[in-house]
Amino acid sequence: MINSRLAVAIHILSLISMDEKTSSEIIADSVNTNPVVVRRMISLLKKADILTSRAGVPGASLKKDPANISLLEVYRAVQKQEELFAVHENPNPKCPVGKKIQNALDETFESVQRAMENELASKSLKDVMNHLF
Amino acid sequence: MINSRLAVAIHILSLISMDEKTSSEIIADSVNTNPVVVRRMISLLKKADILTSRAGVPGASLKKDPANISLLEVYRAVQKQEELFAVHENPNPKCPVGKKIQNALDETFESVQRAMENELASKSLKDVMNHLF
DNA sequence: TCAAATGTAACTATTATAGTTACAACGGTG
DNA sequence: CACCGTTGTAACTATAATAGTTACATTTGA
Repeated sequence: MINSRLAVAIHILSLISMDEKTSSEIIADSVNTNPVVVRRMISLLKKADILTSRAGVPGASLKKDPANISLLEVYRAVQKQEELFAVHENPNPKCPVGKKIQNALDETFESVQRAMENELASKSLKDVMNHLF
Repeated sequence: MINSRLAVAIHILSLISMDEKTSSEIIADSVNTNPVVVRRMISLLKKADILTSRAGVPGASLKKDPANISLLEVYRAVQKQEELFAVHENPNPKCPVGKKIQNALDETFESVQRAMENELASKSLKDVMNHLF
């Protein structure tokens, strides 16, 4: 299972899109987490050019319309790991299977990851928010 | 990132399909892990009706041709969690967003997961093994 | 009958993730 | 223009998932 960061990021972005003055404390209260966790997430979303925020000023502002923020860009903003599936480290190169398994899996997993990412790309923050009301 | 179980399971199944007498110790040596980890995985694959094995008898036997073993069934065999994405626990029900976010995300994440699973379903163990030679 | 293997429980180790504490820096408001 | 509330971030701790290990009862083929 993939971590809950995409879920939390979407929650944060939804609140901000409704009220750009929502502080990290209020957001944390809605998400049920710590304000620092929210601020860290906002920092990642900022690096990804999804929103802006300034020290000392409560809240944050989306840089784009929710309809133009795809879940894929949010996902990539908050996800360290590029790869969807982990592979096992150091398979035995003396075994013909161990020697080539990582390459074989890379090719296979890539298309699966692409399928998932295409679906994420097809959905926007607005699409999710439409389910909120 | 999803754990390495699918990768390890495919590695194990590849070795078994090439030689059904391969012991958990030899498999572990190729994967670079502990024989018990391999036996646990084999136990899961057995429960999923993908292979058979017997106490005291080295190796295991596939119950189907590699071309008829989809990566989705392997994935489901070794993966405890049904859900692809985690959601954050106990969002605040007093907040209109917190109250409905999980439902909204469930609907959204479901189609993404389905896209990934469809791609896994379209690939067989044999497809992966074709990359090994 | 016995050496070698599996099956599994119980424990430990490792790592990713999330949560927390602390505090410097910033800025709008009175 | 000082102050209070806020952000930004570092550093640390806690938690949980995963993998690795030890130990041993059970099975079986030679």
